Amino acid sequence: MAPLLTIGEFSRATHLSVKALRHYDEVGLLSPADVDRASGYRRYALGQVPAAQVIRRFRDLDMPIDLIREVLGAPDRETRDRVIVDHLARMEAKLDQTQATVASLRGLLEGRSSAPAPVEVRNDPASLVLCIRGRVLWDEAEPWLDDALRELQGMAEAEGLESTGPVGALYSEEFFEAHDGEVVAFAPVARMPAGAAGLTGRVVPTSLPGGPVAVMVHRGPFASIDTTYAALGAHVVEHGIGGIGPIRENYLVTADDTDDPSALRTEVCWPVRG
Amino acid sequence: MAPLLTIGEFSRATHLSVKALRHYDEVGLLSPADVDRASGYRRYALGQVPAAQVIRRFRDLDMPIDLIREVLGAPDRETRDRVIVDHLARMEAKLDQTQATVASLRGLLEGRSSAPAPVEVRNDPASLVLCIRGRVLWDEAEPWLDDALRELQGMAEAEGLESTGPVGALYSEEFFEAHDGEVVAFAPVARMPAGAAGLTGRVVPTSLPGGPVAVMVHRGPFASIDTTYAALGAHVVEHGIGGIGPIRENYLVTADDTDDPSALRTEVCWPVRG
DNA sequence: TTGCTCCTCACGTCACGTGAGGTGGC
DNA sequence: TTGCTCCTCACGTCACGTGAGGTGGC
Repeated sequence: MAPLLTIGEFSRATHLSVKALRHYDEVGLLSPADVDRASGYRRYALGQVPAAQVIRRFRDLDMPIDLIREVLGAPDRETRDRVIVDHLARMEAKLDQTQATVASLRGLLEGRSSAPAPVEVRNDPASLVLCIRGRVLWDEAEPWLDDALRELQGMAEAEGLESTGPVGALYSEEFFEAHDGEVVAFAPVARMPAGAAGLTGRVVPTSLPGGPVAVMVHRGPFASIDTTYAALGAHVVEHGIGGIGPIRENYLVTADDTDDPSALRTEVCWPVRG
Repeated sequence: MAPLLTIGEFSRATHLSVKALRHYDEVGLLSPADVDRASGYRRYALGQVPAAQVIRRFRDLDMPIDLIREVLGAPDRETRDRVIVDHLARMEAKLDQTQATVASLRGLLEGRSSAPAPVEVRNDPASLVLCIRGRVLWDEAEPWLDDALRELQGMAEAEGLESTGPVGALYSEEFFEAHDGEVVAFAPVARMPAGAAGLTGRVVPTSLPGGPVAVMVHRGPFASIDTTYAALGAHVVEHGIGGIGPIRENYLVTADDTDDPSALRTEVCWPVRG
């Protein structure tokens, strides 16, 4: 008969703490092979060691317990691998973002903060665009936007629609405040498409309203764009000209255009009162 | 007079949620410039925007609020920069570790799990070593060990002590279970140093006890060493030969010897009953 | 007056960690 | 019999998020 391990032995074999093991039992993630009726002593089977290893590995990567449960309980290998690959993709995206933030902080520490960019107030005209709307989580905004802009540009090209300006996006206040809200990716075009037949479900032609905006150009990667928002927001408040409506970003120089992050240019347009 | 912002305006300017701002007020991290006596309304000054930016940046990097408070309240620039640089170093170490774990998981997914290494039981003799003891946190073990081993090797060389085997470390059970416990880094030497005068405070000569151990060689990076621990632990339990005492790792092939992570070799020695 | 914004509790979340107080097994 | 290991509550931690229920300002 295969020997059963006490919780302490199992803890030593798997490098999971006793407290964590009891927690995994309680939430039904990893229950001992046997529990003594009288004493309540947990007994683990040797065969449970690999599952415990998997749990530890994924917890090291901050995978939530619910997701790990899905992985362990997946009906087939494909389902399981999809859950894992999704999580790894999220992890890697977060790694990239963290590295960018670290780099930008190192920059701040070395005193490379340049003079603030100037603020311009102008009156933007309304414009025809192809757009994709979506409710987007803050953390998933970059990949969502990349996808959407690529799709829009492909569609404009396929329809033979001439571009009339840089692609961009509108961000609702809800998106900034609750980190979960509507985002509209758009590509300005010279005319409406001939028929709606060629457009896929989520691409719609529309007209974006114009109006007065305060504009500041952000130079560099997105990781540091909050400084531009802060400077622009301060300017708007200071002059008492705050308006309403979504904030617009125009992507003047994108990662498609250059490999040098410091060459990136994003126009941030903050609606103001006329 | 500089205008004061409501919490909503300040939230929009800084991209910090209203709930987060109230929380920062409560814990004294960022208090509004003014609070209306009657209504309790919080009013923030424009000049508080940069501090809020700093807070958001560091929270994005998971810096705990207590540390951020230290940064904001540092008496001078050096103190402040030291706190920040320390945290960035921890972040970067964690990034490296996460990347290694991701890579090892990708490996597992691609089915590159090789046949398990064989377990050997042998009787190790006692040995003379130079060692450094320390109470070490799990997450800080790798840099601590790197430092300690480098110091030991430098010391052995300076004292003209011939090496008699690979460097290694002993890990207490407490270290594995509570993720915070004693670790002893050591370098085997042919003889004791002539006088203790040349040794710095934390390096001490000692004799490590020998005895029967079950041994398995781990091939590859440390990120996946838990699989070796699991296999070795299972073997020991299965044969009912579990002994007591610290687990010993001997670093046969280290990152100093090769640039290929898959060429790394670590001997894991698990004490057993004679 | 109508919304909108703001307020304060109080409680929930997530994955455990920290004791207290007590019992079982060799 | 003595330690050691194990048990179950109950509560704490961290950084907020989620309502409920109510009030202030334009």
